[in-house]
Amino acid sequence: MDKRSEKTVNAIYEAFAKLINEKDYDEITIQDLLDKANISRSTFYAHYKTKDELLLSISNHIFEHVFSKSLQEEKTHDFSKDLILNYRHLIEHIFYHVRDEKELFVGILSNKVNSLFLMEFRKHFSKFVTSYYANYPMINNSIPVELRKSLAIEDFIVVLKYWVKNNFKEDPEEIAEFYIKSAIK
Amino acid sequence: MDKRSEKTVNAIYEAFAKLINEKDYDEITIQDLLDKANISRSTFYAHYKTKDELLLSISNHIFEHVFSKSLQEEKTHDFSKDLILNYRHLIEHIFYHVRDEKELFVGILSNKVNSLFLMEFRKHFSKFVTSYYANYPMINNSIPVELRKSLAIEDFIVVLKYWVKNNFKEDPEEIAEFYIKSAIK
DNA sequence: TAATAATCAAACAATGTGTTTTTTATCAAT
DNA sequence: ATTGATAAAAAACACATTGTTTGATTATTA
Repeated sequence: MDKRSEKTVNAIYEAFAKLINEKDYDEITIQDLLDKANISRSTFYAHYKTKDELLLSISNHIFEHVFSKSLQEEKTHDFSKDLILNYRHLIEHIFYHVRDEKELFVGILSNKVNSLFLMEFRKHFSKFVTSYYANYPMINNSIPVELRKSLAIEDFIVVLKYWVKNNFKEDPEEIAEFYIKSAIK
Repeated sequence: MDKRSEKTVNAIYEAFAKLINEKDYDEITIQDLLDKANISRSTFYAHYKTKDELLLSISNHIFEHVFSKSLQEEKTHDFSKDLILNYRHLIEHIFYHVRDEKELFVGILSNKVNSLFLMEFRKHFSKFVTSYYANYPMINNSIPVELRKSLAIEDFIVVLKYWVKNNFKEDPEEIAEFYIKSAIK
């Protein structure tokens, strides 16, 4: 990748991170980004077609970090044995990585409009939930699996938001414990 | 209220209901509303300052229906006795009213951007959750009450979305059962 | 160094928002 | 039924933002 492109993309990412901690996503204009990143209009559009495309790019860039190691270990995560224990480790892992990306998580999750970001998050996270429930013993539970999965995903986001709102007060282990206790049944 | 105003407001509400079932909230322009409602630009702005203000107005109009009777019965809903049973009735009640407002719930909840609507919904629903947990015996549960409340609210929305997505396949009693079973601990 | 690729600056059309003004129609109260 | 008040319509407007295009300039790669 061309050094100039790299520099531009970084500038845009950083500008976005600052702006999303200042104002609502909706209220951020392309012009705001250009000013903060100190680039020209045509340069921005050489990289991204829309603001949403930028957000998706940033989201997936984050999620590479947050889910990468966890994903790599997915094969070694043998959910068929020691189901809860392995799942707990995975969840702890994710919370650790989330904390590394504080600035963006705080900015985006404190935001009014975060649907695109959360849509991407759900996509990534649902893989784990699916493979978890593929091994979960479905005893005496009349709730449809699809609904249970949605609940498991959404509950994670709730716990995540709680953590962010409380300024990462709890340790990743502790917050993972909250999630496991409340969402996994 | 002036008959002319009433007519206009109804026309705008109906136009919105149709449009939200056609396209994303973001993509709906004021012009779309004017065309569909057959009113003039200045008329719209005489009633609402922004599109968001319209959405809030519509949301609260719906929630009056959905929560009204439930709210009226709030005092008679003695959560201190027969906690679960009373709560179940309340939840069933709400689901019944939601079904009466099908068109808007389908349109808005199938939508990518529904944060404003859901924010209002949370506001209304959290009252019940709060008074529920005010009476709930807090035994052997290390999860913070605030987090538990958020989970209870968000889980309701998950179940609601599930119901909407499945075209209201289940009866209100059945879907309420799903909610109680999965969210109340 | 020469070819390539990215940036910049500036101007532009297109779209949407929100305001204003004037004229016309409807309503509510007497 | 008349009248005074209120709402709607129509049209034009300033303004902000988006996304595109141009040509000149600068940095990079090989």
